[in-house]
Amino acid sequence: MRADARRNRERLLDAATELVLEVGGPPNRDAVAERAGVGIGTLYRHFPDPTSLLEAIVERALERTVSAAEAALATSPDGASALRTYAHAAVDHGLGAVHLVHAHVERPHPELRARADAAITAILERGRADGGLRTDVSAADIVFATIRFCRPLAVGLPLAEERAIAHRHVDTWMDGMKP
Amino acid sequence: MRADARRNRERLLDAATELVLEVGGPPNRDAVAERAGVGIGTLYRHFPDPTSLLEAIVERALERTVSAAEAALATSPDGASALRTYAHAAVDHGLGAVHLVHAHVERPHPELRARADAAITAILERGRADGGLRTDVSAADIVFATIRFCRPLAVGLPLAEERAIAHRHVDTWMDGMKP
DNA sequence: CGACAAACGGAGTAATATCCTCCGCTTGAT
DNA sequence: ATCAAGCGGAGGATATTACTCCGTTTGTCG
Repeated sequence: MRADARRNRERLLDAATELVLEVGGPPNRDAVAERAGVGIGTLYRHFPDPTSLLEAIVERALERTVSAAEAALATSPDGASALRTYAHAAVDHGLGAVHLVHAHVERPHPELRARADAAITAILERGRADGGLRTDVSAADIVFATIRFCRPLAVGLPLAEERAIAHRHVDTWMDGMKP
Repeated sequence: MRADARRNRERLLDAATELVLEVGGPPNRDAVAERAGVGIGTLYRHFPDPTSLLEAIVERALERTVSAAEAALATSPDGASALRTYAHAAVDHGLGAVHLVHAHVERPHPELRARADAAITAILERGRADGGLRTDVSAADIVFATIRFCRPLAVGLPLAEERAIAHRHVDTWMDGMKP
């Protein structure tokens, strides 16, 4: 793959993610190309059918989030701090991508979802063992909470502000996750 | 206003709210009429321009939520329980309406927003006075949190399940709202 | 109970938004 | 220096959504 092709692919994904956040749903493809600073033909070469672009957005965000969860598990001293690290990372990577899932992208990437479930389950178990997390929450609860944190509050709110508010909500939520 | 006209107006609002939740945005108007069991002409008679339907949805939800907040303030024994009552009511009334705000409905109903702010501020003050709520949250924080709870998690998730998950999140959040 | 105005229904057309192809030009790799 | 891989974007095809219109139905009130 030529260097300019790879660069344009990344630019398209960045632009599309921004626009998803702005319009609250699948973006207009002409707008994606314009935002990315490439021609519409380039978009169609990289993402020929309508769903492949959305799937790529979700895959990239999910991959980053899963990696963050695994890293949090490996480096955090206890379950609570691992969960906090994971949740903040999920906000950073998931804003603008997560709310395409199940609305416009079906059953995304089973192997990534399995890795996510495994990491979250391990984090909860660690927290149960060290007594730093309440024991009445399931991995599914964490997933749902994560989705909620990653949903934009209002179309038009700048990304930085969305992010800041979401991080504060994560902090409050973490206080409620302690026994 | 004739009785059937009033009835159809309510049905249209109910149907539109459901559809907003299902599609995650402004619904197709033909679909709204069909769901409500009325003709498309009836919809256009009640809501001639595209935004009036959305505004009516938001106004109704906001009105109900504000009333709930004021009632919670009047009847709850302390700030924390007032906040909890308000948040649960907001989920019940706001699901399917709140995420139209600022995306598709501009600056909704200043007088209702003012009443909401006043009620929330009073609830927080009560909580500060009786020591049942943490003091580092603002009324704006509560509004943002409320919006987040009212956003649908996934298109296609049944309303009952959306509601149940949201109520559980409110409970966890309330635990984090204590000092 | 009858008369009338208010309200209704929904087929069909207009308006709009979105998609996507195609081919001459440009650029990175070797 | 060569050339294949990649790019741009005007413009026609297609789907979607909006809305009007008028014959029919239904509440209301004397």
